[in-house]
Amino acid sequence: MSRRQNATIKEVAEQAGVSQMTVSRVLNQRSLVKEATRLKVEAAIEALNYRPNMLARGLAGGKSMLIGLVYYNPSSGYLSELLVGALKTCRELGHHLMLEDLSEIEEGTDTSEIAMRLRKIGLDGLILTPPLSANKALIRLMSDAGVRTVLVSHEDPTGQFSSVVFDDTAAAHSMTEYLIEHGHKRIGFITGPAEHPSSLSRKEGFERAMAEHGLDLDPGMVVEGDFTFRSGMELTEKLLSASQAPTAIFASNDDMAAGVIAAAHRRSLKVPGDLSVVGFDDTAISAAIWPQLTTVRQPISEIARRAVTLLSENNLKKDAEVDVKADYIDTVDIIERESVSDPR
Amino acid sequence: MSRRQNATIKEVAEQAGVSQMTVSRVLNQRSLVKEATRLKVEAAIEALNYRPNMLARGLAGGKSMLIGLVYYNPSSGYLSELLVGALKTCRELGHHLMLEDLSEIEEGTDTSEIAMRLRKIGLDGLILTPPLSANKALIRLMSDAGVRTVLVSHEDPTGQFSSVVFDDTAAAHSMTEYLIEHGHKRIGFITGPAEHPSSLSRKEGFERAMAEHGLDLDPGMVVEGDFTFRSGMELTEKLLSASQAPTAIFASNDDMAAGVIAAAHRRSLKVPGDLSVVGFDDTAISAAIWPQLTTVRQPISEIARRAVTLLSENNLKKDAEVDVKADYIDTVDIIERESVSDPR
DNA sequence: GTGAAAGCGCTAACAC
DNA sequence: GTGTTAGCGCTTTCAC
Repeated sequence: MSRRQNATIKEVAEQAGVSQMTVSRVLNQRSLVKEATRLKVEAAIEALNYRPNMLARGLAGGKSMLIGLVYYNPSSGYLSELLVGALKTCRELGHHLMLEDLSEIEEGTDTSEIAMRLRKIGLDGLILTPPLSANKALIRLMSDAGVRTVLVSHEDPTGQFSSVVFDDTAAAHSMTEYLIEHGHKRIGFITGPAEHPSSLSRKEGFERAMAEHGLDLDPGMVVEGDFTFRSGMELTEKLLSASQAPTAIFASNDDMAAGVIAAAHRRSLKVPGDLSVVGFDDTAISAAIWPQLTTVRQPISEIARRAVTLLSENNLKKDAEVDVKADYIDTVDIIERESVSDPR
Repeated sequence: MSRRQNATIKEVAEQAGVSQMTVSRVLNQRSLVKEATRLKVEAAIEALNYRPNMLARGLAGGKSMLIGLVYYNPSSGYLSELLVGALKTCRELGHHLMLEDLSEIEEGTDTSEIAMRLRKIGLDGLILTPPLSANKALIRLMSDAGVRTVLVSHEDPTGQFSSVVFDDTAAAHSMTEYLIEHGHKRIGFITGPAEHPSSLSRKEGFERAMAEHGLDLDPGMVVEGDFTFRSGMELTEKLLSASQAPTAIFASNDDMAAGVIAAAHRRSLKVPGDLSVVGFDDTAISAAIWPQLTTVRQPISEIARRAVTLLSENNLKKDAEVDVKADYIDTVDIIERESVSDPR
């Protein structure tokens, strides 16, 4: 079954008694092929267990891209979903993925050095994930270098690059309403770090929902975390030490929500009995911990799929023809698990 | 800078005033090229910002493989490290990676159906990760189908396939000694699930170290988990409820260790003051939680690298010439963080 | 609808 | 050391 000894299009053509071209047409279902011919070809494909060779296809077609996926300190749950989505889409579309891990980069490295490194590789396209997708200097440099780029989770303020944007505001809004419906009135909110564009959106969604329901928004109930478990833990201490403690805490990602639960337990509080906790993203950790976390789903692997697709669509176009668009994902799914109940 | 409008080897050859072949030789540093010629070629490459086309290379060389990476319910920390390692190595070696996620497979699906699905894809090589790498029926089927396969974390009992094996026993042994050196005598151990081959090895390492140091091994201090956070939590309850509670708990992976810490906190125990906790793997979670986890490092991405390399080495060989070997990784690194202290 | 010829960018094999 | 000739497996272009 190995590819090495595998059938080529030529053999399929011979077996079916047609030309290579016809086989190719059947494969790509482009122009019309007579039903009878198609059947013959399909039979030959089946008989020979033929699989088209991706490399030859890419080379001949001339549309295969080398796509760079750039990340900086993502949570492993985020990264693995992202990779799975990107990899599958690249395969379907005949592209190739190259990872660029910027996490180890020294503090204070010049953005232009990063850009240089990215350019050196000779990529046909680039996917920038947060917080890099919010780095204006980097975006400008890639744009100057003429590197086709797609931004994840943040729109390009300069309007040159396309982006795939999840509606963080709507998601946070829904989740807040979910908590309110459960009877919570005093809700603590842990934001993400300021350099992540989505942090602000999530906070806005939360605040808007609170305001719409006429609920008081004590400024002390909104604290800034950095998306780590640890910060979730530490900030929960702070939130719970307030003169009037919250009955629920909404963390801007799952890792921090896990930290919230840990901190609550350390204080001998029951979750959700004494404190309801919700997260954001629906990454692997949310189902792994105890109690399992109620959270909003961010379809990370779908986002990766769309980013690759956007790049692919503009691949053969000239720079002037490239259409820049923001691909919005606005389906909001609240994944109900075990970390929410009505307040005491 | 885009590949599309980029220089080809032909242009480089013209610019340097040599033949394509010479450029190719410089690129692949195979046979000897005169210093002066090499310099000329390198200058041309630099001037044109030339990048070799991977597709063309793979096609012409005829040694590019499509490698399938098969997994079943891995922790996301494990999966992301695995993907990063495999992806980078594939790129270097000019291979292509295809993911096959078997997690969603229905309980009780016939192994032969899985094998069929794997064969259909037309892979040139397969990497089986645990617990699939311990599935004898699957191994036999892939072997019957003639699919070149490498097993991760488990040797092939039939001796037909190569494997990359981390020395779990030695690692667990070292970690146990580390705990003993800290003065712990009563240590609880949480194993992995029985279907994971490494579970037994890790337990053996633990038991051997205990025995070597003349320490009592209360059978009640060894319990079986399933690698999830939740099982770590639940089993800790059990361990701590024993008439004589342990002063330290060694969990067979980091997720469970995180669960141990959570359970300890729930009981208002301080870690490491009241209970020392250690994990296994050094996945992302170990540095994310609080207190940060002391753990043994399993070089997952190096393991993936070696698995891809093994496949690659045997790529062009005939079946008879393939050399089967177990690639042992026996460097043991204990990553000291914050979850261990001397017992009270 | 279908086929023949050319060539994508590179490397293998052999010549010189 | 270096150049020449083929050809990897497919798609494109343009015939028919």
